Amino acid sequence: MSQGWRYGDAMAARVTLQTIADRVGVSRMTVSNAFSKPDQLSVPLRQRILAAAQELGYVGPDPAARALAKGTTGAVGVVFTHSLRFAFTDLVATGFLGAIAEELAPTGLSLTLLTSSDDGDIVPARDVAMDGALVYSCDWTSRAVDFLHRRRLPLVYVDQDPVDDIPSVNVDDRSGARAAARHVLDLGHRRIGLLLSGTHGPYGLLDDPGVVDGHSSRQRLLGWLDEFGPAGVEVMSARQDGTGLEQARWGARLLLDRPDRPTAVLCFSDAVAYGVLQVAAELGIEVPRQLSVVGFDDNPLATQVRPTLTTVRQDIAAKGRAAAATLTATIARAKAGTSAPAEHVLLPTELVVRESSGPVNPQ
Amino acid sequence: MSQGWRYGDAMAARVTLQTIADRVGVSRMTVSNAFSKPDQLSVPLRQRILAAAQELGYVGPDPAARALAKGTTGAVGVVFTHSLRFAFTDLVATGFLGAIAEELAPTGLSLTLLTSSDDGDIVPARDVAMDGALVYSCDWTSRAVDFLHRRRLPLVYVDQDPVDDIPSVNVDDRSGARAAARHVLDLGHRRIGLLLSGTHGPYGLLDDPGVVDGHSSRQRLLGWLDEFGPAGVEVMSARQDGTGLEQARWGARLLLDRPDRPTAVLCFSDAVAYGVLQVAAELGIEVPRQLSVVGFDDNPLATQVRPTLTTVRQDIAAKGRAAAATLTATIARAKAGTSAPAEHVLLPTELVVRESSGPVNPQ
DNA sequence: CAAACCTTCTTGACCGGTACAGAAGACGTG
DNA sequence: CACGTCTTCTGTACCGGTCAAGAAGGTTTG
Repeated sequence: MSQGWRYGDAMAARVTLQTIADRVGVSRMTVSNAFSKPDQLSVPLRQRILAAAQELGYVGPDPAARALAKGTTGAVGVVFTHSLRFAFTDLVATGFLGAIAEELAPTGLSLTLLTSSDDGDIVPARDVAMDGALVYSCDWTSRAVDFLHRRRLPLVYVDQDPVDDIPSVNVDDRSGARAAARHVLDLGHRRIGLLLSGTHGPYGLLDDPGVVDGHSSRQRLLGWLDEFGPAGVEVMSARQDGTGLEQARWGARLLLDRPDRPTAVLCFSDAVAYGVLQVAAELGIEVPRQLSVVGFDDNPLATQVRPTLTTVRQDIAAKGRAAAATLTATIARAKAGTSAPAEHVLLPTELVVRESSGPVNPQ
Repeated sequence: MSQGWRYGDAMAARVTLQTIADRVGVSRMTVSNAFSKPDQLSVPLRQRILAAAQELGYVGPDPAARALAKGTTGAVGVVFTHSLRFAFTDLVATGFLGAIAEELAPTGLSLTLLTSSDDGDIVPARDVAMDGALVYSCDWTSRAVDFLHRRRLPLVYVDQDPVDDIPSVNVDDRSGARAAARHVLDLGHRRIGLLLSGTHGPYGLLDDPGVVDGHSSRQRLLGWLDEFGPAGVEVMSARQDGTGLEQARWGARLLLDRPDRPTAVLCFSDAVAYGVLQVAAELGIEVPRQLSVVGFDDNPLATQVRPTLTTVRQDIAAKGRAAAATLTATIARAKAGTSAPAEHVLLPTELVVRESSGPVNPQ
């Protein structure tokens, strides 16, 4: 266990490669090699050097210095628009990050979480050292993302409008949303509510889907409209101002607490759908007899609530793995100086029918 | 929005402070000040420098170089024994990390997640640049933690045996466990099962509580035994080999699927208790009529399951905030060179009685 | 009017490593 | 024995910044 180090002598002269070199009587470079390129020197000498290092309390090359000299830090960033709290609260986000962490582990890369905040003294996207970054579901007007680009960092976009030069990983939100829409149409629903989440923006979103921010939100909405437009059904929408449960409930109430309420509600996410189920229960509306509810994501929540949620599955773990793999590949390519056309991964979605949806008005 | 950068010219000569200095016709230092110490130069000159920087596509001082020169990185680490997947799966861990992230946000510090793995080429705890680290619920035999110490990094121990020189944040696990134990004693239970979780180790843990790894596990077990020892009750224990739900179920079955099964089970965590509830239901054992179950943590899960869980609450968000605050304070102190006695925070716990516990054998 | 002071900018050293070319010795070879 | 080749180690030039002390000029002050 821990010994050889002590506290209270914080002011002790720092031990560097040179300290050890002097002690052993070799050049600084040889000591460096003893740590970083073991095959570049004889075994006995290396032993002596390592022993001296141990004795002097030297742990290994200073990471910051090494980062500067090698141009490599051993860490990659993940950038969110949302506050980081979200990264640990939302089940979809945690699933995603967990998969990334798992995929990254064998590479030895560490994961640094960044917000896209750019007020304040330190702007992480500009001031934190990293080898590359995942841009996850970010507001694309964000200055933080712009910093990342200008730093010429290897980037991968996830749940983000693809850009030609930047590798991206997305799920086929639009097809998934279409499948959900067809599902309720097939069940006979003709008065349909749509419930999005987002951080801000006007409400008449059906007039201009482009105004919805967030790539996924936009694509899912477009998918719904792909089907509903031609079918000529009556569509009503609400949009809550935030991603919390409270916001979802607020939106749900807007949609359900009225005489001409929809017979089916499509939700941007399972988390939102959960809010709808709660509100429906409170209003005494039976699901699925009087109301069909369809979520999105196939969040673990979807099978925990009653009735279980009909939803559109995306393989969030696969998304995380793909994102991590693409990023490491992009970093490797940048390091090697080779350039290849950016890869754009599109993962499939799949409608999962459970208990929360059913035919309209059954006797 | 993004413009001014392009891809494909990755090999373009790097723009550094010197490039800009030459362009504007000032010294490198002045350019540095333009970015890092705006009040050290005249406003018009600063404007010219910033304009030139913009034009040349210079984003700001290189983080790695700055880190070396200033001795500050702008990131702090969190070290786990468990795989990082755990950090995103376990509700207690995510709550903790979320609170840390929130507390850290205004300071501008980024959060780097590290595993304590020390095989492989890169050993994060040794090779990643950071200003300090939180050691969270780590196996104390871990070499990673030893590296952190030898690097003289400011550290804070969380859910870890306190060490004199190292600031720590803990919850009063032992008192909490005692309260839980008293609770079931008061309800008349005399045949009691204990269910721990852990990563490895022998099973006869009642003979030697010290062998239980994990500070919290150990303290909770000790708290239970504090009460049960003197009361002379019959105690049976099981210990699952891991932290997943499957392991919890396995341990629960060991305890419940036998004729002399306990009338009450105390669990190391709510996650474990959840497994017990499942197994009890499968075996047709009614909770709380035939079996009382007590969890620990007051995980959100505790109020979602039926019956709701009697448990010992710890304020996980407060723990996260305290940990982050203590760490930033410790870092500040280290930077200032001042030394003060290490602070040891102990947060309270509180028994929360809900539906899963009741008197033994009621008619 | 000279001494004391700002403000603004420059100079040189240093942070702690790594890359790369080359020197010195050991070894096989024709 | 001269020569090419390895292996092992050294010297020097970076990596891209920041720090601390000082110089140059303009202002206040006694």
